[in-house]
Amino acid sequence: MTKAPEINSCTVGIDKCICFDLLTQEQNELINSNSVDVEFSKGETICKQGTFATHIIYLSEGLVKVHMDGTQGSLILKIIPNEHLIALTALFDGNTVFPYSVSAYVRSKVKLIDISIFKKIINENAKFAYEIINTINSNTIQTFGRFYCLTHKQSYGRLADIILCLSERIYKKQIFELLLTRKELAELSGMTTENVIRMLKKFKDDGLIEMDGKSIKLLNKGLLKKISDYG
Amino acid sequence: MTKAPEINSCTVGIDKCICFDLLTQEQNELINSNSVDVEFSKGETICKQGTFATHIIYLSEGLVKVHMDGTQGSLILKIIPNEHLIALTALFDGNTVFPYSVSAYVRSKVKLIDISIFKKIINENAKFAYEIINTINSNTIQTFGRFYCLTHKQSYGRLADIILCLSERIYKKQIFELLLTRKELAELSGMTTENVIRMLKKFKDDGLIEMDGKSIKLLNKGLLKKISDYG
DNA sequence: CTATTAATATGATATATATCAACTAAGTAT
DNA sequence: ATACTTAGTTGATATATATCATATTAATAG
Repeated sequence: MTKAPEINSCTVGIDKCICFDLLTQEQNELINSNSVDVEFSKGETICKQGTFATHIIYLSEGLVKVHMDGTQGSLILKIIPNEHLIALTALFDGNTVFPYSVSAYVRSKVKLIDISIFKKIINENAKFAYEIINTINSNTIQTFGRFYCLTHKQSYGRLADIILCLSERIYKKQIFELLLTRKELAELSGMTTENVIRMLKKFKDDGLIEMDGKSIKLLNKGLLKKISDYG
Repeated sequence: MTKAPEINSCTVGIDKCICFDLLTQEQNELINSNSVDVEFSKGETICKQGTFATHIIYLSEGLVKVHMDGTQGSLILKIIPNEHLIALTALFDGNTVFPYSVSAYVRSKVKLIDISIFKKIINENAKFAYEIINTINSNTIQTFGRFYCLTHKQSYGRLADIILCLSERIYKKQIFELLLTRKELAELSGMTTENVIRMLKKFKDDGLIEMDGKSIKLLNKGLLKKISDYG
């Protein structure tokens, strides 16, 4: 029996991007000669919603958030770890501007690939195009999961969810040094900073996690999962 | 100056699907001989989340909702009118099952296209693949807009938004016969049925809309837009 | 045509979560 | 070292919205 896709609120799949392996040597060179490597420091905007989408972004190193900004504030669509393509959604003829912003959580290295070159190669190399479709869809499904969490779970569930995601998908450890502030954690789980603090304390008091400043250790993953599923 | 993408909570773009025009005659025939036309009546499930994704769905006629179901109930990701491809997100190798369900709001006609044939053609025809990427991305951006609305706007804003969307994108009229029940409208705008009723009444009392049973007429589109933007 | 179920409607109450205020601790700059 | 800003914390209060209860009306079935 195949399992239904997991609904969680975190990030893209764990799989690294493999699409570049499908290019011919010529296409690879074309990409390399039409892209630049740039470093961004913590907090910097890598691309800004509404500006012209002149390039596709590949995150070589770091951790970024993809967010949509509007009159009611900012919504984090997803967070993306290293070795992933980021602004693929901009790859859409009807739309010349980035539909969202990308900001660095930590110092990050990106490769900016000229979008017209990228489009050209897609139009020439169907296997590459297919892999891009795979990536886009995997991303989208993940974001839909986050969509579900943020609209249907209440705060404890959402927070449990984020903690699990960070542990399993980002840091890949049971104990990790949280490089996000409480405020960022709040933004990520869709609630206020004050409530994140209160709820983290509750989790600690209930023996679900151990906490010392920025360090978090999961003590009862099973129960956290349950809270995430039913909270 | 290019405008930033509009944030609204409704549905896919207005553009019809043109991807089939990019097929060779041979590929077109291949699709036709590997697809079936099926009719669904109001309320019926066209495809069910978690079941094997054996086909891509093209909606020839009707109106459907795409929704994700979980322990906390159902989330409508988008609503899709006729002449649009639906289950494209299933087109993803890591995932053999539908990531969401699709249900008919009204009697609908769909063409079910064998997914392996579809994948085969994508892998052969890069222009077609590119157009599919276009469609997927246009859909995704739209759904991100909905994501934003549902998480960041409060109820009046969300309801105003849905009413505007129905008028502008689905019915394309200022006055329309609402074929959704209050309950469905509630599900769509992410609130309870009771509140939809109360809020519609408020809109009516405030002279924003005219209402007679299922018929809705927009009287002050400008103010509705404002409520949607800032509510 | 009546019975039954579903849709619409309205008021009272409950509750999750935001907001506000105030205070401490920890960085950061002068 | 001292001022100053930002992050973390806690408690009191406000509020949007859900929940519950209960009619009323419309639709559907027997």
